[in-house]
Amino acid sequence: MDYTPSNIEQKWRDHWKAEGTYKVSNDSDKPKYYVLDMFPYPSGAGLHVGHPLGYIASDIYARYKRLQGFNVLHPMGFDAFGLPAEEYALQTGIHPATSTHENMERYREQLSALGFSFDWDREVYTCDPNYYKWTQWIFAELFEHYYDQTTKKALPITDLAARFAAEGNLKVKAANSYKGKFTADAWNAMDKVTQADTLMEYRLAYRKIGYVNWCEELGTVLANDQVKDGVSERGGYPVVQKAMKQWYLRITAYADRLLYDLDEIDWSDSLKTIQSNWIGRSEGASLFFEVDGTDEKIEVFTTRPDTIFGATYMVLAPEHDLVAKLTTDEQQQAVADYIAYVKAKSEVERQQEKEVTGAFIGAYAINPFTNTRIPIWIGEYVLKDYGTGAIMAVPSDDDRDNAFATKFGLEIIDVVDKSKYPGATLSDKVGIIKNSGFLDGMEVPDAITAACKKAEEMGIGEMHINYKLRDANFGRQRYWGEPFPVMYDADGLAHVLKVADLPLELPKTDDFKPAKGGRSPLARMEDWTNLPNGMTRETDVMPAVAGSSWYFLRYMDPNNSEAFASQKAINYWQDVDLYVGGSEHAVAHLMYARFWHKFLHDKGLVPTNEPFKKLVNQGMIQGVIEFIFLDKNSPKTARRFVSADVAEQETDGDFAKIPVHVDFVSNYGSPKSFLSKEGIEKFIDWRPDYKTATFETIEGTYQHGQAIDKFELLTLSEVGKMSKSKFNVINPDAVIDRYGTDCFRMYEMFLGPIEQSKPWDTKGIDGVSKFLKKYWSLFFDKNGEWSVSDEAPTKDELKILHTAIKKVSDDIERFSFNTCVSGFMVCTNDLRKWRCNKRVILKELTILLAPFAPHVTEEIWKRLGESGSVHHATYPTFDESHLKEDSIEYPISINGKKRGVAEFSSDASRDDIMAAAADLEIVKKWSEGKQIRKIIVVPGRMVNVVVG
RNA sequence: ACGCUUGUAGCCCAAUUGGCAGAGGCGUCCGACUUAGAAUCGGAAUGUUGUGAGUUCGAGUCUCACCAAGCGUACCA
Repeated sequence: MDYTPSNIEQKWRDHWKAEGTYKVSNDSDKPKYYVLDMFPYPSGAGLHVGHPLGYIASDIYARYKRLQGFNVLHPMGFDAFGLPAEEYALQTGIHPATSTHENMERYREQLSALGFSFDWDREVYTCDPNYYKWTQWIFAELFEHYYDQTTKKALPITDLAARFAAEGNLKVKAANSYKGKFTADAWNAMDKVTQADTLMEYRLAYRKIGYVNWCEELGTVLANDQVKDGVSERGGYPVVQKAMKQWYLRITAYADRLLYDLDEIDWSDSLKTIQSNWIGRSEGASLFFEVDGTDEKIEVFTTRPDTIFGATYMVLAPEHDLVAKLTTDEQQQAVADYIAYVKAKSEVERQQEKEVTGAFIGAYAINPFTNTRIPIWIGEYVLKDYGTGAIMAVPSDDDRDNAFATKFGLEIIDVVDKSKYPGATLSDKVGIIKNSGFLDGMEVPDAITAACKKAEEMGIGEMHINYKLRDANFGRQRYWGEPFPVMYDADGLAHVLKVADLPLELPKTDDFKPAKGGRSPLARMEDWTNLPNGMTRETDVMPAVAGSSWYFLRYMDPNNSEAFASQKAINYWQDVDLYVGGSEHAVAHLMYARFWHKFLHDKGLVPTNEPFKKLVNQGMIQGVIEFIFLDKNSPKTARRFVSADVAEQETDGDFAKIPVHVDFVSNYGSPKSFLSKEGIEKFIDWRPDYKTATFETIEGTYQHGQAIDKFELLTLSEVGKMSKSKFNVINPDAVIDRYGTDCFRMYEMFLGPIEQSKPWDTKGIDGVSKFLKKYWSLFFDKNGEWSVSDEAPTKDELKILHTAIKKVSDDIERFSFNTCVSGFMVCTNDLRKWRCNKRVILKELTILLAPFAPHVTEEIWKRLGESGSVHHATYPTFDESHLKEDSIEYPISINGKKRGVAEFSSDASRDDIMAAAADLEIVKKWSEGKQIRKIIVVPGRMVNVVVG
């Protein structure tokens, strides 16, 4: 009987679903294991062959752990809020809820066709009110807490208010954005609004003025990637930076813990590096400079307080609060012009700008160490959100300051002698200080310490640790997201909803366009916004990262209406043992999830400090983009396309690379890919504009309808992201139809190491398909009749099996799934050589293979007459004794070069072999006339004799 | 510009603590079966491990420099 996947795969999937084979209980005596995939955004395009890579790997691991006797939580859900559904709604009028639910249904179908062992009863999706009730609740809790830097944990904001009333904020060490100091009396004398505004600067969820990309013509706020070259991608209208009051999360409070706790978790070094770079901790000093002739002080952050004698001017970010206050009358116009120039640029554009720009504001500061007057400038190279938004500029020892000073003719004083350190760059922070009064002659690190100490004595500064990490904007002026559980009273003070009033459901509307003034569409819904008690609702919604910051906890207890998850469930499942997902989430999602988890941990609601113990980033499966060349100078009515080789020859030609749908291309992905005559006809059908075009190769020219035998227009193949816009999306359905799900799963694993990105190609899939057929044929005789023997296995057969058990188990443990597949191939090839059909052997092999090929193994399991599911069987135990050989052949090297071999008993000790080695013929021959200086023996491996 | 990752046969890739460079697959070639092809089975070939140095008895593996590709970050004071 032949192996026919279509006859068995759907049957078993239906069976598993009916039997609840993959249902997971929270009540179990077994040890727990939690395997999590990053849940997908259900996009309208559906799954392509790249998506399942990580899911297959995690499914194999989950099944492996289950067979080993763990109670495995392996859920799936959807990250269902987000911009694309809303954009789609704007174009088509289809409500985001409708399209999202349709897309989720399609995803569920596609995912189940891949045979995953998800417990779908635990599905969560972020746009479900029963889910986002708790997203809103966590936000409200963040609002109700501040971060205490003494105990290093979040505490209730009411405690802080009580402390302010008792002792002011002088002794309070807490994460905040409040600059001032006040006593208890001063606090108690404040009015209600001032007190509330002050507390706001301490809350973990808080409101402040932030900047957004505002497009007046479109009447909307745009994301950074919707802005190209300072204008909106759609329409090409101007985009400016607009200040708006928005919600922020104080993630910076957790910066230190987010950085240092990376040591606790098993993530790749590259991922840890990305996170730690993002957090960007830097040690330095915070220093105050007085502004000449005023009471104002400018605070700067510097990592080089040792160079302060070389600080010849200051630069403020154009948005700095003091700019308006300090600008002199003469400079008003110049400053206003410059700010207008800066504002007209998007954040992205501003960062790409290489030209040095700035303006003098007319005021002077006093360098506290030299007591000289130094001019104050504004310049866009100083960022409003980093440090204090102001710098002391030391043109001698900072490249950017140097460029600025050179352009505007500002003074440069050389303060570090680097002659002792040839080749050192400025970032090396080395040299001997000069021209710097009491610091002269010191090495840089000593001078940094000395300068800090002096600043502290003078009361003008102190040691300070600064982070690149910023409190990210948590508000979106959009529709398709979680509404904030926030109301404002008549004084404009924010109040969060109590848990009993949650969820605050997203109101239904068909009008998704943003409202006036850059506010969200919700602002237009006055019935919803204005409450009977006179309060008004917040109309922004949360970003997509909100719902994904805690979903892994919800899977533990997905239907709980009393809490985000019961303490019993959380204490049982603890944390995620293995998390698999793409590296595109290396920063935002993983940082926020860790932050929220730590906050919940501080509140005693989760037992672990980190949510994801081990993390594996799967690589991306790329697509090949196929291009043909369009002669830009050809007339619109007779477009001229040329093949890749013609375009290469015509070096003076002006060609546009036009991507063509990969379905039209022959030899897709190979260097000799081409469009045949049929391919060109398909292309013309697809792009009717080109009906009159000519297609030219070195050998001839083709035009639509022309009678020609053979025509090959070479295409250019480039590896790139698989994307709808590149017309290179490969859907798994066709592959599965042809080869079956088990084959597809194993082939994706076989492509290469899981963490590596690689282009999709089906060249090798026949090899995997052949393997499955061979595995199947082990159970059948020449005539295709079922034939399994109950005889005892031979020593050789046991050796083959146990080699495979060891190989596959070890490789699963280190996530090397590609080598597992080859291990299976070796095993079946070897068993076939012995014509092995022993039940004992084949049954164990079947269990071993079950995580990879769940359908065919289940079918065989049934045919073997076993009860229950193979996926609940017991994993085979490895027995070393089956691998043992009587003797081992050792390579004999002389001076590191292999010169022969010799056989030794596998029991022989290092000393035995060393003693015997000197007498070997080969050794005698090569050491003739020389002395044996050393014999190196690695038992079981090799012998090396050093002569000379 | 910096950081991280990768570079092994025509191609995809193995080689886990430094120990005989090759497990597996694709492709190629030869043979068997066959009228023929497909499928299947048996067999074979292929190397300066990106380049150059260093450490070592021994380097694909460790160190340094360089080259190439991929990813990430990017005026971070």
